[in-house]
Amino acid sequence: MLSKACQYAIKSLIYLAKHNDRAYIPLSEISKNINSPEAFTSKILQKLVSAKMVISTKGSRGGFQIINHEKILLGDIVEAIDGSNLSEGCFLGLPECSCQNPCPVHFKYVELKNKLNTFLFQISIDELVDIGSMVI
Amino acid sequence: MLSKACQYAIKSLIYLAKHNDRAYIPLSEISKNINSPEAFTSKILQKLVSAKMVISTKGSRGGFQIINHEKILLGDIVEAIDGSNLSEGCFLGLPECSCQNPCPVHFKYVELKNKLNTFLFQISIDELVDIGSMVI
DNA sequence: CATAAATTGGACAATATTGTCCAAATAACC
DNA sequence: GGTTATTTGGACAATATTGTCCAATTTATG
Repeated sequence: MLSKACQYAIKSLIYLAKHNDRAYIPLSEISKNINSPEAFTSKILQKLVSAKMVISTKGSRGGFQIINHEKILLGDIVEAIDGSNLSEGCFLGLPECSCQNPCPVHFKYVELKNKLNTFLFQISIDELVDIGSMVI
Repeated sequence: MLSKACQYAIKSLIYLAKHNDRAYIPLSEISKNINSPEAFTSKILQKLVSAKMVISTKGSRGGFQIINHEKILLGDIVEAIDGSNLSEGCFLGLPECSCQNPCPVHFKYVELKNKLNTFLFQISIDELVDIGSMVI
């Protein structure tokens, strides 16, 4: 359902939020702990930096730090990484589909999209820090 | 959300169901009407044939015909085409995620997956034939 | 039986996503 | 000031998805 890139982004942010008491955290540590390819994760962190969810500094003792953890929602991350929001558009891909001119699944899909949007835009990274036995 | 292949598959099946009174319907007519690339749609129809949702005959007056329209659910189509069911697996891609060992979003995601499964496995092609002003 | 209209299947091409490598820039520290 | 530990950015590679082309086969029909 989610792209790999988004999964790595969310895991990175959870890891950063969990270790936010410490100073900058290097890429190598993040990717080791969330079990992701390092160079690819680097690209993803760059996107999170330009989305202002994360700040970074180069050099020794450099790395990444999450900012505004309480305000970062899953949906924001998906939009920042994929450029769209998972629940956008028609289920069948019809560009002209709308409530006025619905495709056959339009109204049932609208309901589903509402649930999806609730899921994506009510869960913040902050909330996830203490949940789950999973080691991230 | 859905792959292009699945979108073409569902549209093809809706088109076939709408014209099920007539005999075999050729690929050219289907792809023209659902506005899909013909050769690619051909591959997809082949998969629907091996999934026994559609029968086909070669040669003049040949084409495709949907069978058991009332029994074909959206989820079945997605499984036949993509080989998996959209709601499978962990949101974050963790293979060891489960209710016993949940990832941070596990329980909220389970709820969403239930809605998705309801959407996918309660809607049959049959139901969609008369719904929607959209021309398919 | 020849021709036309169709599916089938294999090989290939284009594009998107995922992933890797490396040089350059930068910051801390001895 | 040199060395080490980092991010950044660009080019490239691998894989998956989407899409195309064409020859072979099959069926109906005149």
